[in-house]
Amino acid sequence: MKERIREQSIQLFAKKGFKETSIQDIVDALKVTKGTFYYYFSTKEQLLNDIHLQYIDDLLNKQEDIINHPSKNSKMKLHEIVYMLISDIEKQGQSALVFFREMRNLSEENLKLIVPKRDQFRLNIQQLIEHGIEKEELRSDLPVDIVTLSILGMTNWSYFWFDPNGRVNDKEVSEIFLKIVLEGLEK
Amino acid sequence: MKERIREQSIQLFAKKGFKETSIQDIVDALKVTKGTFYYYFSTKEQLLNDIHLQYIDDLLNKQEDIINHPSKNSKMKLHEIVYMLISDIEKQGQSALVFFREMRNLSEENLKLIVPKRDQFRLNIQQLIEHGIEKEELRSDLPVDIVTLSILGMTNWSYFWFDPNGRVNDKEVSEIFLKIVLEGLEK
Amino acid sequence: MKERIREQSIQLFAKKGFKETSIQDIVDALKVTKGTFYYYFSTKEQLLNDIHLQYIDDLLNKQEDIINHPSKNSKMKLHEIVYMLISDIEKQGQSALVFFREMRNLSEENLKLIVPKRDQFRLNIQQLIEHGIEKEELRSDLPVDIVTLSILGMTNWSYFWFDPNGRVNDKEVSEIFLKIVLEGLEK
Amino acid sequence: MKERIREQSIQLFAKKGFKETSIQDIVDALKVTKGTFYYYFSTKEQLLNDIHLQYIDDLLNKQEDIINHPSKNSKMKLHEIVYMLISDIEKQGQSALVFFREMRNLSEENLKLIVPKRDQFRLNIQQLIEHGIEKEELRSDLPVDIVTLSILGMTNWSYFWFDPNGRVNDKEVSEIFLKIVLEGLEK
DNA sequence: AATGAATGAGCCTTCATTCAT
DNA sequence: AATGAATGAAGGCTCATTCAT
Repeated sequence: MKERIREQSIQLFAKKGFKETSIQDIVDALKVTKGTFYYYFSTKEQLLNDIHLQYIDDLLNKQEDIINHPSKNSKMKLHEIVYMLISDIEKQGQSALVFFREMRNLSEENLKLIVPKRDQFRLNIQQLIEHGIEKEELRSDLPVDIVTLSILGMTNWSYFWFDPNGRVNDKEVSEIFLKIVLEGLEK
Repeated sequence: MKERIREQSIQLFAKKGFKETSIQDIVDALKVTKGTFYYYFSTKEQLLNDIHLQYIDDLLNKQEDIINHPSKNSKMKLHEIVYMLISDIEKQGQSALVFFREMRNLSEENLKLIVPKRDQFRLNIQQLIEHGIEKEELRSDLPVDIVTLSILGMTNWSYFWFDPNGRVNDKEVSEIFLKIVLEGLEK
Repeated sequence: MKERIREQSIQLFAKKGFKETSIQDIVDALKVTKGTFYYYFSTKEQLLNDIHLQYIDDLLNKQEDIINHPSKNSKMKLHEIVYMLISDIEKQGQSALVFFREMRNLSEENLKLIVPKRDQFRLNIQQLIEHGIEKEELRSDLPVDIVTLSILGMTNWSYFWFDPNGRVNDKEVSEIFLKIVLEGLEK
Repeated sequence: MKERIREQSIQLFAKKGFKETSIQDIVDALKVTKGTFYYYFSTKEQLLNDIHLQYIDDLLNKQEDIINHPSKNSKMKLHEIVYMLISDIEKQGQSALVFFREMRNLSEENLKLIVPKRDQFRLNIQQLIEHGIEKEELRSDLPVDIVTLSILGMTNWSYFWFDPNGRVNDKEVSEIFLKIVLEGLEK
């Protein structure tokens, strides 16, 4: 039941927003009552925190699996992370939407746990790029942090427009992204 | 007073969110009373709509000024648009934040006016790139719409992290963005 | 202007109710501003009181004109009063509606002036009937006050349904009423 | 609790009017809180609608019981309906007051259900009179609809003045009404 | 585990009224 | 005579949360 509440809430938060979704909305959708909700979650924010943690933990795990792979170079790993992010939209894009959009509804307390993980995800990419520079796979004349943020901008923004059933699929989008970022648009 | 309410509201909406900001918060900050608010705005959503319109109209104007300039090529114009967006963060970054984040709080009715303008901004960039391809300034083997969205992702996402007083200034950030996008990261 | 405000208010009060009509509604309909309203009336209730007084005074005047006529008998005078009430609906039925329906919005203070006049109107009819009984025009075995109230019920209620442009006109309605009251329905 | 809210509201609506009675007034009188009110009724109008429906349904039921009685003539049935209405004042006169006075506070939507029932009640009386005319119990030279409305005027108006504890009781008032209507006042 | 009645704080909005000009 | 900005109290309604069962 706890899992069902979490899933349903992600759908509703993604569609209507955290504040705009009432506990009543959630329990109505599950055909249970408010008491049930409060049996599993102490507050509404607690639920949001749960969703955030689950999402970022899962993402970090997947990222580390990719990074720790021994026999691949940095460019390949970067490619895989971008693909992982884009392909994730189909499976749990709504979690991502909630993650990006509703973080401000968490208390200071809860943010202390989430923000470092979010930063970790970014820093992992940054290290990957630094590694690529060391190995002379990538150019060295640009500030790595800004480069990282530009790549994350591309991918994160796609949560707002990417349509898994659209003309261009997840694999193609991540390849286009990589081509732009690695090769550039200039002729 | 109408302008003061708008300004103050942008600050608060950016900081706390639209739903999370009460009319009381707004009028308290201005040391007036709720009646005053409703003398100038018929509803809270009306105010949000005002803010959206003002922002996107201003943006479209600036963009068209750049695009209509006769003696510059597509790459230069693209550079100027990106710089315009980044440098804007300092002056009205909070408007942008509100624009991106709170659009879902507008009614169908109001969205009908805003969404086409937002799309127009994107399509203008897309046409610029198509122009650059025709003139053989830019490579032609990537889908232009996705390319456009990737650039917008980069720039729009910077609203969440760019600090005008940080280590790297607006001019530098936009140059880095352009280098990545045009030249690529590969060595 | 004072008169225009009064007229417009009667229309609006009749249509939407006293509480449901705002000062703004009134001044909007007259294309003036709220300041103007408060130049002529000190409060909203003051206006309502004015309307009540004007209506009941006018009614009492008309009634006394009829009653004081020397050469008519009680039945004829009763007939004329009933006709006066019904035909009034066309000219100032909305005032009557407001009078009956909105009296509860007057303060104790103001009621002290209105209620005695309303009672006077009823007592005048009662005396007329008593006169008719004395003159042996009317039967004497029924309590005069109840009889009076039953006639007033008939006429007052017609404010809710009588349509001056309907199948049966004011003259006919008052004749029917008199026939029922005087002759009865029995065959 | 739902029933208690309904009862208390009828008292207050009758005394002060629908618009003039706040939810706060209602819950204060019951020593509960506003939340409780909205647990049972979705809006204030919903409550008013409930009250209307309950009243008119009850009235229609009673009326039909009388009309469907096999062994009585039209005059007797008319008498019983009038008596039913007057005697009802003691038990639920306040409901009647609310019914007559506050109908305009219902939305179009809700009126669609109420108005036909109110009309049905009138038409049932009208048919009763038509029946009486056919059976030659009643005179046939007056328009039946106006006659019906005049009788309803008498009875309905009594809600504004009839005092169950007054000099004349419900039985007597209804007998007086019937005598006037059937026999007339003329000597 | 789950229900459902009840709470209370807070929200958006309305509106009669005031007052300087 | 009339305006228009501003007030402040009150109203209808929402909703996260509590708690006895």
